[in-house]
Amino acid sequence: MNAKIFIVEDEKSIITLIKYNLEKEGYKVSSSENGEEALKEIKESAPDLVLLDWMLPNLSGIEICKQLKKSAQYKSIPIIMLTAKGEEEDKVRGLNVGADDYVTKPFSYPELLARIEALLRRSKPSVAQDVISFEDLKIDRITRRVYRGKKEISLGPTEYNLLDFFIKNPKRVYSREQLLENVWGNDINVESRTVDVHIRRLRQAINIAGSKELIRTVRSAGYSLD
Amino acid sequence: MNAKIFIVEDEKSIITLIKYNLEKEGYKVSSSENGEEALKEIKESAPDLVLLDWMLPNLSGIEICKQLKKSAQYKSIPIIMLTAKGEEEDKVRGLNVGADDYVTKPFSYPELLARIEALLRRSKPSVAQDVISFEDLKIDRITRRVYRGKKEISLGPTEYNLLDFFIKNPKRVYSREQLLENVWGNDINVESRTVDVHIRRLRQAINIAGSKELIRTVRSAGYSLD
DNA sequence: CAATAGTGTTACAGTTTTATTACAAACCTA
DNA sequence: TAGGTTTGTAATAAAACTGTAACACTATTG
Repeated sequence: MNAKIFIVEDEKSIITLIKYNLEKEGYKVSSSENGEEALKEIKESAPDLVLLDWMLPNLSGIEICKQLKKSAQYKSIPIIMLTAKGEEEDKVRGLNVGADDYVTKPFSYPELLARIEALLRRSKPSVAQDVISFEDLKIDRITRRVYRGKKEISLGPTEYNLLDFFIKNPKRVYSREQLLENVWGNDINVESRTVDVHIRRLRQAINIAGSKELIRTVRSAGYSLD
Repeated sequence: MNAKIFIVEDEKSIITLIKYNLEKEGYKVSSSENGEEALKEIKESAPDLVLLDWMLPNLSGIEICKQLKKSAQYKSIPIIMLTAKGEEEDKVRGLNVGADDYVTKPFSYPELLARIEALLRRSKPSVAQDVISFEDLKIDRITRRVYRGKKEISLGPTEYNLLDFFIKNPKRVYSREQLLENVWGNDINVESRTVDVHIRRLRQAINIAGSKELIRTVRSAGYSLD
């Protein structure tokens, strides 16, 4: 369901940063700091997209890119090259190694995300899904409307975000802290009991007369869409 | 039915950007980063319009343009030249070479789209829709008139553009930023709250006595024609 | 069963977001 | 260039949403 992204980058801090952010977005992220290993792991795990550092200790990024694009089986995996500023930028563009896009370090995270999403939308439309359903609940991200069965439901921003988050991983239980981090944002300072109130509001909104309860309370653990 | 557009441009990021936007518009988009390949592909795929970068690694844009305009078979394909700022002189030459229009980089997306549509309307009237309707709202791009039911409505330029943009993707929610980017142009510097005011003006204009509200406010997300 | 810990519910004050209005500057157009 | 339009902004009003605290309720445990 969610796209798998593989990062090849020798700077640990960058991996940590990107990984953390992308996982928050719902992507599954794997990584390698070593070029040779990376190629093997990519072939094994078949990610939906690869972020590839230009400069690598063993096998250079360009080499990995070439190898992948040479193989009929893997050449469809989109590759975004991470290049340092001023690092033979023109050369990178000139050499036709087959990368699908480039991002220059230092890059802004929104920019990276935008490019990732653009590529995924092209190559794997199912991951950037516009309409997601769970049971008889449907959420349309384009029109930003929510339906229970045929009936439209009106949600406030927070309840909408909450549901949007839940529906990405149905049945999974999230703690209040996880919900705060993923729905509110981890920098914000909000009481964890506040989650209860919004859960209540969401429940109230999506439970139309006589319909099944969709949000499960897991005592001392959290909530899930279930 | 939908027009096919071919982009020749060596900067991947520009291709990605234009392609993404044009596809959203309903166009079929192909591209090439290489001048020689491009010419071959254009002849093969017979697009309805070509976007041609002035500066290209191998075969220059001007050369491709010449070649196409020389051929009886292909000279009817409209060509828009993309020229970098400061290549003013080249513009004239571009036109002499037979390009049908030119756009200076960095260009605003609405401007590019407007020119594309203008050319397509001229060369292939069937592809660029002249009259679009949504519910009882009708917009005629040729006469630049707007109707609600039978009644004609008078709109200022910005309100007209806003409606014209909304009606292309009805029901879809756009953030203020997206509207600014697509209606005003992304280079311009305007407060995002200004959108509210123009939404209000548009609403006021199209809501004639006792008619349904057509513009939906989506709190913390934006607006949609709906 | 009583004590305790965890969750549900409610009301409300404060905050954020959107609507509306007025106005001066910029822009046309005759 | 005069006179009407159009534009963007800022100020204010109105509406919607949010977080908290207090209290009610339910499950768990010894």
